[in-house]
Amino acid sequence: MPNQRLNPRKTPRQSRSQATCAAIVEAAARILETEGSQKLTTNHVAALAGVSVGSLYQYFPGKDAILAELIRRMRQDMVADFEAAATELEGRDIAAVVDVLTAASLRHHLRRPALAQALEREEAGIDLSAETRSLKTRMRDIVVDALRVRGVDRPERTAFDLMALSGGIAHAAIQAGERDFDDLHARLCRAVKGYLAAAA
Amino acid sequence: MPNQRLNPRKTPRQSRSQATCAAIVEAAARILETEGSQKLTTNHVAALAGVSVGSLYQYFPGKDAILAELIRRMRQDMVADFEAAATELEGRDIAAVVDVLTAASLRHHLRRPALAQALEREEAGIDLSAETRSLKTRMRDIVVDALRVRGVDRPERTAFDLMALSGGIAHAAIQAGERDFDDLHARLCRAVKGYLAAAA
Amino acid sequence: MPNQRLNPRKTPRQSRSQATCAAIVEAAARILETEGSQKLTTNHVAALAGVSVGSLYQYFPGKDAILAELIRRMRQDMVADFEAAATELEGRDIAAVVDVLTAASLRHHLRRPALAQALEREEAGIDLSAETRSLKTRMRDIVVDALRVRGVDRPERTAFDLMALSGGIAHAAIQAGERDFDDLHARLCRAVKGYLAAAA
Amino acid sequence: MPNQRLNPRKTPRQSRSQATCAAIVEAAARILETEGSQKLTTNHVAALAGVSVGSLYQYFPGKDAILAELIRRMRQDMVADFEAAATELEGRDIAAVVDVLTAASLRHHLRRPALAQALEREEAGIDLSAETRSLKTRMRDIVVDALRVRGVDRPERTAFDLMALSGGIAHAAIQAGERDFDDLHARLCRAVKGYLAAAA
DNA sequence: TATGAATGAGTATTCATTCAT
DNA sequence: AATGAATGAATACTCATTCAT
Repeated sequence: MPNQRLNPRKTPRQSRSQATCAAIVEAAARILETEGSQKLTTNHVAALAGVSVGSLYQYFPGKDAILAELIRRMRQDMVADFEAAATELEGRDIAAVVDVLTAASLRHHLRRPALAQALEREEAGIDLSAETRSLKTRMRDIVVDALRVRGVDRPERTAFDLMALSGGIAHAAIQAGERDFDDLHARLCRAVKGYLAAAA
Repeated sequence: MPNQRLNPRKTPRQSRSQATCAAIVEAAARILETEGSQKLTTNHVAALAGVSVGSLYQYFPGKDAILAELIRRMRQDMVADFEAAATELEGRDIAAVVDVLTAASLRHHLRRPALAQALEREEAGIDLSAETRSLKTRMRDIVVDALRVRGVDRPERTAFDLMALSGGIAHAAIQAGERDFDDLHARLCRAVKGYLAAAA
Repeated sequence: MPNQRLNPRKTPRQSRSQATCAAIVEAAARILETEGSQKLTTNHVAALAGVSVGSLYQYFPGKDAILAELIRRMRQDMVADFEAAATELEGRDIAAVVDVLTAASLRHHLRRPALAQALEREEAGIDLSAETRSLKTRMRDIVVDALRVRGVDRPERTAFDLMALSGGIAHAAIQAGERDFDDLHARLCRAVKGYLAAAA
Repeated sequence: MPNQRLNPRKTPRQSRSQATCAAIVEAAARILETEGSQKLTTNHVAALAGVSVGSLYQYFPGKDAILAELIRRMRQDMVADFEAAATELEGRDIAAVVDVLTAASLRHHLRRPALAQALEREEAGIDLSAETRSLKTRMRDIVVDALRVRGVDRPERTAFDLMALSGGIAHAAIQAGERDFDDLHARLCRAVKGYLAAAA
């Protein structure tokens, strides 16, 4: 049974409401990025968003719901990126697939590195909404399909490993403060292609 | 200036004190493993360790110090494993190095998977003691040296990437509930060797 | 000085306004009956009444005013019932008076038992409007007069006691879930008549 | 299933703890007596008790638990009084029973009238502990037995009515500010004896 | 040294009320 | 007149830390 206290309370139609809601989410993101998750308190989020606590609770049933929303958006963006990449890749070979998908993965991690990191840490601690879980499934399926179509053996497990490798490199790079996209991308491609070659 | 409040208060010589200290640390570990970090409260740790809160504060200046000690021990164990592996590897080729070091890395993650995961999450949130930081450096150096000695190009960056790949696979595997050491080890070796082959 | 914040803001002449006002009062009544006084919030009342909070505040200066109005209406109904009974009783003997007035009292309590109970509880917590207080006085006077006219000794105190006995039986019966009007009425009459006989 | 959050957290053995616990309960009683139930907040209780909120929560899991404890004590005292009365009454006639039990009931209500009133109001709003419920049962049984032994017809229902009559008189008297025990007792006895006589 | 009672700042959350639209 | 978004004071409750015994 999905936790109702993780879904937003209302999806505001009026522009004033939308602005409030967006301000809350963005404030939460900034706090996670710059102050850490222990400073993510409802009062602090509201203050940084320039809103009253009361307003925060109009839109979110609790602190975790804001976190859940942030994660949902992150996953949603990522799925959109992956889907765009998959479409673009139709008819191209496996090397192109690796180039494009690893690029998408890295881009995602490097856009707001501290935020991506923080959200990944928090993701383990709350039970996600059904929607967010389905987004994760869809993301994996995109990779699996891209591999299967190109005749890669054991596509599920391979997809799992490729995403794990990407995540590992991205995680370590962010932690170490590396931000050179091209360099990281080259190294990540090398690892993934090496893995695929060894598997064959 | 390293945070003094992260070091244990006294290094107890008497066995009773040592036992108390160990009980506290182990209680904290068990809570992280089975109840999650939000349940890691000083009162709860003390109760599970069978001591009073007062005693806990005799040995540790605060909650984070317990966490820091847990992390220090984890890193210490890991360094010991790596050092043993490095010694054992003297005179053997790069393939053996990869086999043995990835095995050590995986073993570390799978011994108490939930704990390893939790500690990695917490590591980001507290500033570590100088000692712990030096342990992390030493671990990296062991790998760097093992690579350099065998003529691997750009040993620092390669070591960094290899550890990142290991960490990524281990992390994803634990998250997904995979516990088959041999299978994981084979896949990880494949990725690492593929990476090294591609680099050459 | 009576609390101005307990009187309705305007006595609406237009039928639409009257309907809105009635809807608010009835919504509050239903909440008290079925959800308890802690769920009696202005937002909830407004929602159940099908109006906005803003409108609610057009008609009532605050939450307590709604409660006060509910109490006033209850007392008003009761006075009307008692006055009708008193008129009907002209020329009849004391036994008839007891029969009819106890019946009126019980009917009042049993019409909406949960509501009557809740309002009696709330009555203690807010200071009533002058009008409501005068309604309570009038009710008592009706009983006092009915007794005095028929030569009952110490009519004030006797009226007080008779109403207390009625209230006690009604309260206990509702609490215990008894709803058999005739049975309760018989027992209550017995108590009251016994009291009067003993007084003589 | 009884609500665990209504039972005290620990029954303190040390005298310091006992004093703290007693201070909390007494402070809550005084607030109910003099300020009303809406002022019964945990912070306020703690402040009046001269204790920190933290201490309050050491002994009680929440606000309602304090209320529940207050009610339990009231019922406990009442049962003790009734039991003493019942013992004292052995071998005496029904008139003595009425005299003594009504006296006990009135004494209970008049000892701290505002408190008794407030607790009775609150009793409806929380689900009592099993112990408190059994106290109420026992109280009723004492009266039932006293009546049955003396050959009163339908002892259960009669006991119910007699207690309802007592409660009604006591309630109304307190509300009206009457404190003359003897006068009230005489009137209450008259009502009860009248009821019993009419029943025969 | 060990204990655990006491502390109180800090956090989540609600709800009566206002006011711009 | 009506709406409902916004407000923020008030409230329940937790938990790291201290200190008298």
